[in-house]
Amino acid sequence: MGGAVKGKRMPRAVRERQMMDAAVQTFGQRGYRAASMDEIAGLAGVSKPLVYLYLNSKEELFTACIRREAGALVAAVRAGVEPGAPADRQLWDGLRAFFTHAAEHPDGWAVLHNQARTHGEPFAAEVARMRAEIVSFVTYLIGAAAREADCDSELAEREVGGLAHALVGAAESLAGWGNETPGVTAKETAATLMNFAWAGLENLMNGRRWAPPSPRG
Amino acid sequence: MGGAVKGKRMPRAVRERQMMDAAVQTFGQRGYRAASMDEIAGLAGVSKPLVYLYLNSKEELFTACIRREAGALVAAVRAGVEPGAPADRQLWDGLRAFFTHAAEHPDGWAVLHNQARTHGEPFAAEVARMRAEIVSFVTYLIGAAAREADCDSELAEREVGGLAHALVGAAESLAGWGNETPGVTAKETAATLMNFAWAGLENLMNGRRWAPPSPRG
Amino acid sequence: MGGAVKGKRMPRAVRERQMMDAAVQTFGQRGYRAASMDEIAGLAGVSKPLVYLYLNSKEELFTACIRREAGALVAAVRAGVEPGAPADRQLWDGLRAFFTHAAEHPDGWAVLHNQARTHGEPFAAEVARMRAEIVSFVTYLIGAAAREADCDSELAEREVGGLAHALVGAAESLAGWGNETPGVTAKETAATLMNFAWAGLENLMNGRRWAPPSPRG
Amino acid sequence: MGGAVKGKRMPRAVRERQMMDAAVQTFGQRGYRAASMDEIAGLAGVSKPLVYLYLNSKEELFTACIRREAGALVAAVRAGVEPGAPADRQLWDGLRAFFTHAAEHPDGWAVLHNQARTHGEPFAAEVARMRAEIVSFVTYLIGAAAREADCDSELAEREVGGLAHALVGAAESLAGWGNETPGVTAKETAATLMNFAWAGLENLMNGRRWAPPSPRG
DNA sequence: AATGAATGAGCATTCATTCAT
DNA sequence: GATGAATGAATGCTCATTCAT
Repeated sequence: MGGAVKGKRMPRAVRERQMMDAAVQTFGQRGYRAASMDEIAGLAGVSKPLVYLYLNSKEELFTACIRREAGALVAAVRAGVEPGAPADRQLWDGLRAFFTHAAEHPDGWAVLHNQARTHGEPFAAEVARMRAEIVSFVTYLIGAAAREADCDSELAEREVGGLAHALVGAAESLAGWGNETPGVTAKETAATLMNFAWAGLENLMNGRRWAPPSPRG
Repeated sequence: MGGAVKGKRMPRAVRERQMMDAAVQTFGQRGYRAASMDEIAGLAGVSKPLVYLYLNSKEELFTACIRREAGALVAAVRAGVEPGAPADRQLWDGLRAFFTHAAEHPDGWAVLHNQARTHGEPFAAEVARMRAEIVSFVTYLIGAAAREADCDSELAEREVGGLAHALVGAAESLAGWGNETPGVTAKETAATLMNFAWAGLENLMNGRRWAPPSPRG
Repeated sequence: MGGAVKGKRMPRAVRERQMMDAAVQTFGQRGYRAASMDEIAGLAGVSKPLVYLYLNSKEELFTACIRREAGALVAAVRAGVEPGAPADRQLWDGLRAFFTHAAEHPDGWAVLHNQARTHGEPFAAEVARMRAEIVSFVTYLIGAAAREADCDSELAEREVGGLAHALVGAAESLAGWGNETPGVTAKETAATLMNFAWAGLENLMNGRRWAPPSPRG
Repeated sequence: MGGAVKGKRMPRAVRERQMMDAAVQTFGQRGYRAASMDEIAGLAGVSKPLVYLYLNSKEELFTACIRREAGALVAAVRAGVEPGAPADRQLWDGLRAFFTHAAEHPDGWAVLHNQARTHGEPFAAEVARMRAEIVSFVTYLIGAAAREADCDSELAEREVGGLAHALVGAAESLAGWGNETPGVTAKETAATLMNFAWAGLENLMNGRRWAPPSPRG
C-alpha cells in the first residue's frame, strides 16, 4: 500500500498514517499479542520511540486501528446505500459495499473480525459498537421492508433483533469465506446471501413460518 | 466448576483432564498468546512441570484443546440428530444441539470460534476440519430437502456451498450472540435461525429468488 | 556394550554397573551439564529414583564415573607394562596400552580428558590425581633411562617434570587425534610418539640440547 | 579487570567489547552450559536484554568469543614469528609467543582449549579450524627444517602430520600446566618443549629412530 | 528392589516501554 | 522531528531431586 518510504521529516499526519497502516497489517496478520511494536515500527520505516510519541502505547495503537477500520467500513457501507431507495435495494447495496470493502481491506477486516473480538473488553467494546450500528441499520431495514410490504403479521421486537443478528453474522462469516476462497467475487457473495436472506424474510413477514415439530413427538 | 481439587497424587488420566479443563478455560478467556502456562497450571492446581510432562508444550496443549472441544461439539450435534428423519427435522435438531452445546461450553466454543482461527495454520487447520465436516453435513441436508420437496429448480453446486456456509456462519455468529446476551435460550436462537433459513431455502428451491435490480438503474 | 536389558530385579551390583555404563556414555557424549539424569536413567533401562537410590546425586554419579574410568585406564597401562623391563621398553608398552585403552573406551576417555577437567574443582581434582600418577610413572622412567644410559649430564628435577608433562600431554592429545582420525591404529600412534619422544630424551640425556638463540640478536 | 565501569550510555562498540570480555571470562571459568546469561550480563554491568540485542543468543555469543580468542591467539603467534628466519628459530619464537599469550589470557585459552571442543559441532569446528592452521604451520616448519638440515632420510607425509600433532598437543597440554602451576614462566615452558621436540626431530631427520622391540619377544 | 507422581528453582529469550540526545 | 541506548518484567521450558507406594 502506498507508503513508508524511509524519507525523513514528514508532517505528523503522514507519519501517523504510515504507522497505522503498518499496525493494521501487522495486527491483522499476526494477531494483537503476536504483533510486536518492533515489527510495526520497522514496517512503518520509523523508530520505535516515534511510535510511542505519536500513539502512546500498544493498547492505544490497537484501539486506534480498530476505530479507524471500523469507521472506514461503516463509511463504505453508508456510501454504497441510497437513503431513499426501497428497503431491499438498500440491503442489497449495503451488502455489496460491505463485501467489497472487506475484500479490499483484508487486514483491516481481520483486525475487526478476528482480533478485536478476542482480546478482552477494551477492544471488543469498540468493535461491538460498530456492529451494533450495523445491526440497528439492518433492523431498521427489516422493519421498513415489513411496512413496505404492508404485511399483516407482526414480527416481535426481539425476533427482528435475532434476524438482524443472524443476517449480520452470516455476512461476517461469508466475508471471511470470500476472502479465503479464491475466485469468489464480492458481488457473488452478496447475491448468495441476499437470496438466502430476503426470501426468508419475505416469508416471515407474510406469516409463513417454519413450525417446530411438536416437542419430541 | 467441576474439579481440580488440589488433592495430591491422582492418576495421570484424571490430572490430564483437569489440565485440559483449565487450559480450555484460560485459552477461551484470554486467548492463545495471552494465556500463560503459569496461569493454566495454577488453575489446574498443579505445578508447571507437570503440565509439560503430560502435554509437552503450549502448542500441543492448545491443539489438544481444540481437538477435544471440536470432537465434543461434533459429537453433541450428532447425538442430537436422528439419521432417518426428514431434512428439516434433522436441521432443527442439529441446530438445537449446536446452540445448546455452545451455550453449555462457552469457553470451549470460544476456543474453537475465536482463538483457534486467529493463530496460524497449525490451529486453524484443526478447526477448519471440523467446520468442513459440519458444512458438508448441512450441504447434504439442503440437497436432501430439495429432493424431498421434489423441487423443480436446480441449485448450482457452488450456490449450495455458499448457502451452507452462510447458514453455518449465521449459526456461529448467533451462538456468540446467544452466549453474550443474557436471557436468550438455545431453543429460541435455533428457532430464529430456522425460520430465517428454512423459509429462504424453500423459496430458493421453488425457484423464487430475489432478483438483483438492473445495474444501478 | 553388554547390557541394560530391561529385566527386573537384578542384584544391586549389576544394576549399578548398567547405570554407570549409561552415565559414562552420556557424559562422554553430551558433557556433564548437558547430560540429563532422565537420559541416563532411560539409557540404563531404569527409573530415575533408582539412580538416585544407588548413586545419590548427579555430582556423585559423575565422580564415580571419573573414578571408575581413571582406575580402568591406570590399570590398563599397568597391565601392559612389565616391571623389570628396560625403561624404553616399559615406556613403549605403556604407551601402547594407553592408546589402545583410549581407543577402546572413547566415552570413558572423553569423560576423563574433555569433561572432568572442564567442570570445576570437585571433578578436576579427581582426574588430576590420576594424571599425577601417570606423570610420576613417566618421570620415574625418564630417570631410570638416564641411569641406564649411564649418562653424564644431569637433568634438573623440574626439567624432568616438564618433560614428563610434555610427554603425557602429547600422548593425551594424540589419543584424541587417534580417536577422531579414522584408520590410525593405536600402535602407529604409539610409534609416532615414541620416536618423537625417545630420541629427544636420549639427546637431552647426552647433554645435546637445543640452545635458544642469543636474545633477539 | 580492565573495564566494565557501570557508566551508562556507551557507544555500541564499547559495550559489545565489555560483554565479550565478560563472556570469555564466564565461559572460560564455568563452561558453556554452566555459564548463565544473567551472570555474563551482570559481569558486563549491563542488563540481559542488551546482551541479546547486540549478540543475539548464547550460541552466537559463544561462537563470537571463540572466534575472537582464536583470532587473537593466531595473531599473537604470527606477530611473534619472523618469516625469513631459520625454522628452529621460528618454532622457538612461535612457542614463546603461544605460551605467553596463553598465560596472559587464561580465560580465553580455557574457552578455546577446554570449552569449545567439548560442546558439539558448531563450536568444535570453529576451534578445529584454528588448530588446523597452527598444525599446518608447524608441519611446514618441520619440512623446512628437514630441508635446511639437508637430511638424507625422508619423513613420511603422515608421520610428519603425526609429529606436528604431537608437538601441538604437547604445547597445548603444557600451556595448561603452565597456567595452573605457579612460578613457571612462558619462556621456561617453551624451552622445555623446544628441547624435547627439536632434538627428537633432529634425530628423526637423521634417520636415527627408536626401534620397537621385536614383537613381544 | 523399584517406580509413578510431583515440584522448586533456574534459564534462555522476548517485549513494551523509556531516557538522553 | 527523530533516534540509539537501555531495561523491568514476563514467558515458555527444563532439570535435579523427592515422596508415597
